[in-house]
Amino acid sequence: MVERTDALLDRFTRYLRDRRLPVTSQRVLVAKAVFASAEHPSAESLQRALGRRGERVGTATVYRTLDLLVESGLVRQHDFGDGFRRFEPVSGRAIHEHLICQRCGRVVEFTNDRLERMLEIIADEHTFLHRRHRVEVYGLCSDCRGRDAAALSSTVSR
Amino acid sequence: MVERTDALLDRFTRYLRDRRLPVTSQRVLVAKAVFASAEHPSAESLQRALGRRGERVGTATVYRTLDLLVESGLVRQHDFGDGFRRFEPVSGRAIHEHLICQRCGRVVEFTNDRLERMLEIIADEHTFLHRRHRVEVYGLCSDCRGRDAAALSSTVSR
DNA sequence: TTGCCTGCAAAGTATTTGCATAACA
DNA sequence: TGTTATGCAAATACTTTGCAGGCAA
Repeated sequence: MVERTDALLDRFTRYLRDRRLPVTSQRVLVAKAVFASAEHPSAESLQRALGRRGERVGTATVYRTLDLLVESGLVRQHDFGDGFRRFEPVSGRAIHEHLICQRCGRVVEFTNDRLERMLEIIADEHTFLHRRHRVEVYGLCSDCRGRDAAALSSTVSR
Repeated sequence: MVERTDALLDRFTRYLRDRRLPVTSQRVLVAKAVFASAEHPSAESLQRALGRRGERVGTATVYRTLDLLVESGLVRQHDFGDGFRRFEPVSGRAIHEHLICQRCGRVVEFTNDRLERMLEIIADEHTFLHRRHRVEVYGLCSDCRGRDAAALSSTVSR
């Protein structure tokens, strides 16, 4: 976990140095916060997480650093439709997509090679150069599914 | 084209009546505008389209009507990452996904049954109840791909 | 008539930008 | 020392909300 964070941080500082950009303490802090997060944090949640540890970083800086991280390819950007962006370190893991519970907001990841290949072929068939894609499945997770079924059986109609 | 619009409008007015909601002229205007659009209009483009025809509808009403249309299931909502929502009538067509050109913004639709089925199976494997999904492939359309290749060959490096 | 709708303007939310100051290389 | 970053606050862009007056059923 920590080694993954360190490795990614290393790649980020190298990315900055390569283009003569200063490696500031704020950039390192924000990068660390994203790399260490297991969830899919928002800009605000990252800033709050830092604040809780007594590390004060301005909002604009958080956003600007996240842009850099996305540009560097070390962080993926998502929009699950809650009105704000979410971020996620690429880490060494395979490309994966998301299942999103519309009830509790839980996000579960899944990988499927056949799916990935299929999308590249589809792009090709439409003379598109495939660069990236986004697959999101919305529904109910098992917990919420059970809760809904229970609520349903306690009522006669509707 | 017009018949499709009429059929959808009919379903929308029925939807409203079913829940005792007034069928106002503004609602009909907004609904017609969405149903008749071939593209993936935004709230603002719909309002402007109406304005051009001399039909003045308030911004809030446009948004409120679009919400109703989405709720009714007659309109699909998208977020292609340009900072605003886009809308699209479901019409009678099959479910389809989108290829989005990152250069010119062109959106091409495609359908693929195998893909649709695969996503339902994946949801099931993760004990999720599949409700809907979104698949977006980002890349370059053939036109922009050609333009990029031309630009590349006219320069030696970079 | 009654309840829901409409338009306006103000508020809200996430994100971006301008600018004086501060930190990195 | 010269860039480039930072933080603050103001600006932005889309969308939502509050409210007084106006229609649909």
